[in-house]
Amino acid sequence: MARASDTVRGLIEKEISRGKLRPGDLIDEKMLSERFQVSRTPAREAIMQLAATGLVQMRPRHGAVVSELSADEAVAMLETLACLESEAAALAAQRIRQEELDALIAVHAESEAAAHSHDSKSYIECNGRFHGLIYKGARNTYIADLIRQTRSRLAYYHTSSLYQRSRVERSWVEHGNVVKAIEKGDPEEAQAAMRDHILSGGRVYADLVATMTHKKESENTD
Amino acid sequence: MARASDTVRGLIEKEISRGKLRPGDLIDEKMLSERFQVSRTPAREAIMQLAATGLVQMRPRHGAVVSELSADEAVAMLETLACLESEAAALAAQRIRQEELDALIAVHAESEAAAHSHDSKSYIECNGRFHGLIYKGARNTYIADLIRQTRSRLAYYHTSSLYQRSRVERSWVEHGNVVKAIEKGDPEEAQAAMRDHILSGGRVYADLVATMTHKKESENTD
DNA sequence: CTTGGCTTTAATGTATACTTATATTCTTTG
DNA sequence: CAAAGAATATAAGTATACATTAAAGCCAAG
Repeated sequence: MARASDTVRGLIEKEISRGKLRPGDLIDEKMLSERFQVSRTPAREAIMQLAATGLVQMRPRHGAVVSELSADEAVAMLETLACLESEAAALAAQRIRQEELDALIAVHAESEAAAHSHDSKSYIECNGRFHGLIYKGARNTYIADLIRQTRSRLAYYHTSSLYQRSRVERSWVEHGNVVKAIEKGDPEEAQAAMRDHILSGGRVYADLVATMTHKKESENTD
Repeated sequence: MARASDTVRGLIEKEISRGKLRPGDLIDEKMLSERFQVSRTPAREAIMQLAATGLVQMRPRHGAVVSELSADEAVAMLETLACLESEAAALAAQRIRQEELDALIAVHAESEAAAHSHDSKSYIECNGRFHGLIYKGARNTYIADLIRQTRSRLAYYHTSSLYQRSRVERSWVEHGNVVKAIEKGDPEEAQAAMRDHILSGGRVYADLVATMTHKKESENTD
């Protein structure tokens, strides 16, 4: 990253994904430039890049805020994410290489301990590698990019599901179904298994909306 | 569009979609600022926004070019487009409202004449409205945005298929299958019909690669 | 006391000046 | 004559100054 604007963009992204900057928070150009010791120009450029991807919203003459999602929008994104992830799984079932499949099975085995001991932190790390291997096996970098883009926009509303004790074990079982289907080389089954995993049988929708209302309440109490 | 950078961004987008700016073409900040009578700042900001969406590529200190696609990337995008469009069709089959369905049927009827007389220009216009109505019926603005984003990036390589005489009639028949499935409220059938339409039974892949090599050759002869 | 309008202020948007890095060209040396 | 290196030029990246607009605060009038 040679340009200051890219550095700043990365830092803002990180702060949003970590929840340090929350939806609705104002992103002031001057504040950014002071915090990161650059002039307003690269700070502003960073904001505009993020606005182009939808992570922040800019209204002319009114500054930028971290994008807030309505329940409808969040559901739409989750629906789309399920579509993309399940397609990636279907592709992976057809295209994954032996060594990638071995790695996938290994990660799944490695995550078993974390799942059974409800160790969310370790499990989340494994989960990231698990899905990453599927994107790689799918041999479609574009769909992987869209998935990452969508996940980053949902992050604030969608993160916490793996912090629920019951979800970790359920997730591991669902992962197992995906692995099985990919191992068989069955794209339809992999697709169905992944869709079920992302939506967790529909419960994730309810979680999402519940989380949104909860977080909105906690904002009011600030 | 209150900001000059938004105006410039729109103009560049239009020039790219119309083929006036072609993949690989350099986008010079100074040239832009002179052509559109603005300073370098908004010109540069326009470029950065487009770079964030992937339509142009910026390499630090080396300026920006309209993104070129390798065959692999183009195939990946088409694959993803098929996934998104077919999902939108499935959703529309479940959610479309009566008046939207009426409009869809009307557009399909209207396009029949254009299809049979091989009037590509009229048909392409109808085609746009047809797909737009499906996005609307799908009640998922996010997936519609991703589709539009993907189409804009594929535009240069993917446009011309409806200028082939045989494709127009085939497209109309495929549209008919989609309409039928949506009318029945059958999401699986709508999904399959739309996937088949986007890929036209696999021929579009071949077309895409052929078009790419052809256009690359014509660039060399400039 | 409240409301409407004006004034001031602060932040966005734009222009331009300045810095830095890269590429090209010219010169020098082998 | 060729190749390598230095110098210059050009364009990207950054900083800052200026313009413009919206928002907030204040004053006056009803």
